[in-house]
Amino acid sequence: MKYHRIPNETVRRLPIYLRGLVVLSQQGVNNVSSSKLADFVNINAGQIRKDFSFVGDFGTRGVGYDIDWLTKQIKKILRLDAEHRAAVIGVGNLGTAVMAYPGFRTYGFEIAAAFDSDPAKVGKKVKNVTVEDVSKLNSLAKRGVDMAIIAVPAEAAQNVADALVQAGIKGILNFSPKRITVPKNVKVITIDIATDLARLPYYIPSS
Amino acid sequence: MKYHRIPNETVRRLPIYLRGLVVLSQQGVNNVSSSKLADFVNINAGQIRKDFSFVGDFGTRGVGYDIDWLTKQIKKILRLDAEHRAAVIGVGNLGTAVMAYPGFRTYGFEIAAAFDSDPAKVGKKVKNVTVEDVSKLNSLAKRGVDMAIIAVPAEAAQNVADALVQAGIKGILNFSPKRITVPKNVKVITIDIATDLARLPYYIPSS
DNA sequence: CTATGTGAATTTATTCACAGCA
DNA sequence: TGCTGTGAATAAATTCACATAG
Repeated sequence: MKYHRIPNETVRRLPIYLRGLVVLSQQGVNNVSSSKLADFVNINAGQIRKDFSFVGDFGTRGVGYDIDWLTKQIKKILRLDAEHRAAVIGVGNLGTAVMAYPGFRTYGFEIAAAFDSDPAKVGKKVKNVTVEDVSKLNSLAKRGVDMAIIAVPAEAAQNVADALVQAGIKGILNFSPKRITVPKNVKVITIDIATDLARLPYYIPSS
Repeated sequence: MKYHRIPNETVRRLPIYLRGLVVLSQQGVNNVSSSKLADFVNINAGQIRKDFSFVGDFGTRGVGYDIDWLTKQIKKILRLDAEHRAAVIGVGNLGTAVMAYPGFRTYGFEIAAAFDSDPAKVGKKVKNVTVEDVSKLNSLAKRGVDMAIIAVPAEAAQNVADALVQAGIKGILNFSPKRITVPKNVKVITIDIATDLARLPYYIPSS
């Protein structure tokens, strides 16, 4: 294998492969070819091999990939080999949905803390986590929490982001449509539900 | 303006511009330059002009863009000039969050129906919409609903998708991590929360 | 003189096709 | 022989820089 910069698009796909591999493994399969995996995750086989070629030599020619080994390698690249703790800020419907989301376990995430500004929610337990007041956000780094999920109304998003940066959080998953500004050593990934819905009609053939 | 195929990435950004324009308009501004808008939406000015150049001549050299006019044009391109009705399938936390989401109004969407398979939820009102049984999905097209949002557990996603296709739905926003298969005249946009969170550690500098 | 619109250059990503290893 | 790994070719998207219109 030669040195390669890992393309962003490849990083985006690696978690998809990872989930596919976990599911296959649960089905008792322990070896898979790029074209089998391709069927499974709906990404073409050449693309999969190319993606893997950026990060290592994982397969055996004529045979395919050992699922356990490949899983381990991808986790290492994505830094998912260690457990990660995340905090959810904003325990409304969306925040609660995120806390209940079963899909995180695959990647070794634990929702370790939850915060809200509503006194009626503070102190209550949601999915086994006691909701704390947003003013308590500092302390997160000390507790081994390195990522946060912002699920507050748009108006509050920047303030929450500022507090998170202050608290030493280095990765933010942002559900608010508001652009949030952070220092460049902090990574923000935004999920903007409304804009995704908004481009759907464009692709719907006019009736 | 010359003929151009509209790049997918441009279609992805148009709703972002649109929201920025709506906010600016609410602030009483009625003209904006590409660089002003750039600051506002955090996409560089050249990119914005290039994107617009694919879809029309909207600006005035030396002056900028008329916000009302530009808003109208973008809406037309995205087919957001007509109201769209959407149905939410799965009224759990995520489905409820989607129904309560204020961001859709900007784009002229109305959540006009909600479905769940849980008899305890059927008949209840959620955000002014009465929850119906999933078996009632056929009827959607007749009610002018052309889009659906899948917020059910992964195992149920494909069945729901099949029923939606049967019901004449042409656009699906899918929150389930399961790949869903539909005829190619139906557009699916997937929001995969776990994979987005999963690539965050990659970008976090190792501590 | 300002800010658009757009070719041209560049960068990034995908697809192709096949050499080479088990 | 079967499937990987990867250069080379192609396609897609972004950035640059400037001629041009108001």
